[in-house]
Amino acid sequence: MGRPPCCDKEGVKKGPWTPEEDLVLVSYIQQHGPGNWRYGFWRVFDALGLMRCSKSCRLRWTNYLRPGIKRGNFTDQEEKLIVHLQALLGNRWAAISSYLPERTDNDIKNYWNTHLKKKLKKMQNNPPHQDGSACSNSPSKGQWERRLQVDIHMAKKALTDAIDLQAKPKASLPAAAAAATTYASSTENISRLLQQGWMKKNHTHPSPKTTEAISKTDFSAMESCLFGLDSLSAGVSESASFSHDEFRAILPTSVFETWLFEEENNRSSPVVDAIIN
DNA sequence: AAATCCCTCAACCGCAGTTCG
DNA sequence: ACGAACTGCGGTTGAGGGATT
Repeated sequence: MGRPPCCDKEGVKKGPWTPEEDLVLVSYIQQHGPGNWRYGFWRVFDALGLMRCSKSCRLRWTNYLRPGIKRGNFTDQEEKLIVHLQALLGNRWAAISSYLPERTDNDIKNYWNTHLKKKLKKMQNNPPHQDGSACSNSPSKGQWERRLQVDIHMAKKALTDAIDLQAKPKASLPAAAAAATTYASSTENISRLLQQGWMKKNHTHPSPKTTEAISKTDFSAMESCLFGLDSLSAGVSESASFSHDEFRAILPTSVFETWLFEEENNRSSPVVDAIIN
């Protein structure tokens, strides 16, 4: 099924990149720009003696070498944003990473799989309580509404922030700030040394996966989602009785399904718990 | 100190969609 | 119009290193 991957070509090197290979790659990108993967990567890299396929090169650049990537621990704020965006968008890591321009989709995906998923599961199994009282399996209507309001509020905040972030794209990453960023040690010097030259060459800081990657569809989906959340919030406040179909109509599928599942199981929202605590 | 287990994350794989000659 | 190459994405793997026994 499908054509064979480019990396099947004989003599292609696989596995971890060496600093020397990184240097060759970064030098090439400095000369030709990061968008030129299409034009003869094989020819160029065969000539340079870098036996990596274009796919591997692109991945290495986007996930590791490109300037402006922040490595190291995720902040609480980033963590919360990821949790909410994951609830809203599902496992669309590329879309999620659009709202955290300094993190790669791979990083976010890894962080989700290794940390957040476990954390949320733990919270689900052992839900923390604000007042230390035992958790009722059947929260009262009032409790449920309060939880839903908090959920809606936090989702709205995440959306507003994300939309705001698109409306006011982040300023170019100053070299000083970039230098303060924690990079993986193996490529730290390469990235840093090349960053200045890179920025001079390109006038502005490149953000290959930020605003451009946020499609119009995503943006309008988020805006309509925000509208939906407003309606939902108003509905809950007035104790209006939304039918499942009405909820389905105004909420993104992932949020609706989460809500439905939790409601059917008389369960609190792990997302809410994660935020509260 | 050695063996084993567990976790992290860079890199790979496979697929679908897009672009180009 | 067509096929090959490129691009982007999400899922998965496995080497390396730290923690535990």
